Amino acid sequence: MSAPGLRERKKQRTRDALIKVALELFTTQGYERTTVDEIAEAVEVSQRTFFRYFASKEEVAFALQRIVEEEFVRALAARPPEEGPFDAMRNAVLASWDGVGDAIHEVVPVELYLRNFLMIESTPALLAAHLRRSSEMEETVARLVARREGLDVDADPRPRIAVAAFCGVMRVTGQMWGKGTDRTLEAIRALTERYLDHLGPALSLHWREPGTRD
Amino acid sequence: MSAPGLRERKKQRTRDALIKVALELFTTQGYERTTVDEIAEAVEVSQRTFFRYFASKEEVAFALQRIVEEEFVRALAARPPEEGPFDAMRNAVLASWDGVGDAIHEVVPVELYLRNFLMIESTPALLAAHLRRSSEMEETVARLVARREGLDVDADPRPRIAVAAFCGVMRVTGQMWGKGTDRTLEAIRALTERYLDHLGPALSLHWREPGTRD
DNA sequence: TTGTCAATTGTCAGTGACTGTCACTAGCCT
DNA sequence: AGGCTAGTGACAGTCACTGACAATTGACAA
Repeated sequence: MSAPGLRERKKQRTRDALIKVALELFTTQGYERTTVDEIAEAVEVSQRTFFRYFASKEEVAFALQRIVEEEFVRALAARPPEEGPFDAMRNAVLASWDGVGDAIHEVVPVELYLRNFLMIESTPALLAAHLRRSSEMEETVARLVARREGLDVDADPRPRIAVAAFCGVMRVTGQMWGKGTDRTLEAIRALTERYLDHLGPALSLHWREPGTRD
Repeated sequence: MSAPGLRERKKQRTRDALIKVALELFTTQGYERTTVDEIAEAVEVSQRTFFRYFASKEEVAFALQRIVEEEFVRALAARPPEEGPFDAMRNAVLASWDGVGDAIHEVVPVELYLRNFLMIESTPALLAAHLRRSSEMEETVARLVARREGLDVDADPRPRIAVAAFCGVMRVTGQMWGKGTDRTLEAIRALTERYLDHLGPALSLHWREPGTRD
């Protein structure tokens, strides 16, 4: 268990190096302007080896994102069963924002993760991939929520519907965070809470009179 | 106005032929297994010419989708201002499903459009592109909704939030329609209504007891 | 009608992501 | 020590896409 062997350790080091170098290059020069050859050369492996570690150039850009997503799923699964689905998802997101630092920190500084996230949102090809990954995530989450509530996802559409609405708001949150000026973890945490609070009221018809302002 | 000239007509014919041939090949052999060279050859133009009509192989796969999206935006803009944002979006979707036949029919049979939609949903690369397109669409719709309600999208997050939730549900609808057996326009229309009815209740916490079944 | 202009197209060469193959090297295990 | 095998590099090939330039062909005026 504690002795991974030289071979394993070497692989892990290569993998981490590829991620680190790739993200560094992506965030400084831009994703499109960075070639796989360039990354491979910087780590001193062949291009072919890069593609043995990552199925595509895209995949390496999502290496950190994957960690965060897993963190969220773990957090959701850990929520007490008394919580309704919405509170559970909401609290899981907030909890995973808190835990993100530790989870990422072992590979790269958190700041690089945030820059990486901004890059994903602003690069069309990566945004597309991100959204597809998110939709796979939605499926996972819907199943989790259904299980919590003792429902069958394939017979009852409500879990998927609720999750879709929830994730839609989360996506807007990420977007708005990227557009803003306060690019800190605290900022995105605060936005998450604020936007989710708007979801219920936003469904009602009468926006003009009362209006939860801002 | 009525005389587009030989040059224009020729271009239009080439464009239509490329779309038709491409969709036919995509839906029979699959998107990935169809090369651009193959499409170009079938229409008897050079590969270079294909790329003068479509910026990418993906783009031609979304040619019909674009028409439908425009139809929806038109329908939404045409909704009476008394309708609340949700009713307006809901009715616009339903109306555009009704109008889709006419809009598409001029290029290809509707059945090909439906097959094409299924192909998009089941091809990872196209699904990703589809979701990105959808997110651009969300932005457009959010602005439209905000205008209807006399709000500023950049100051008030509610339009975007509402639209995100709505579009999330619409995406689930499309997905579930694809998984089902009744692949008709009527079926997707019915699903649209049913799923949207679930959105409000799905946000509340108590799913187990009352439960709008199915 | 004819000649000129400009739009459209084909050809060619090149880049970059990705894949299959095969020989080779280096940890691992007995 | 020596065989086994995972991991790697080198090489060739496919496919999407782009820039440059030359050839073609409608459009339109003289």
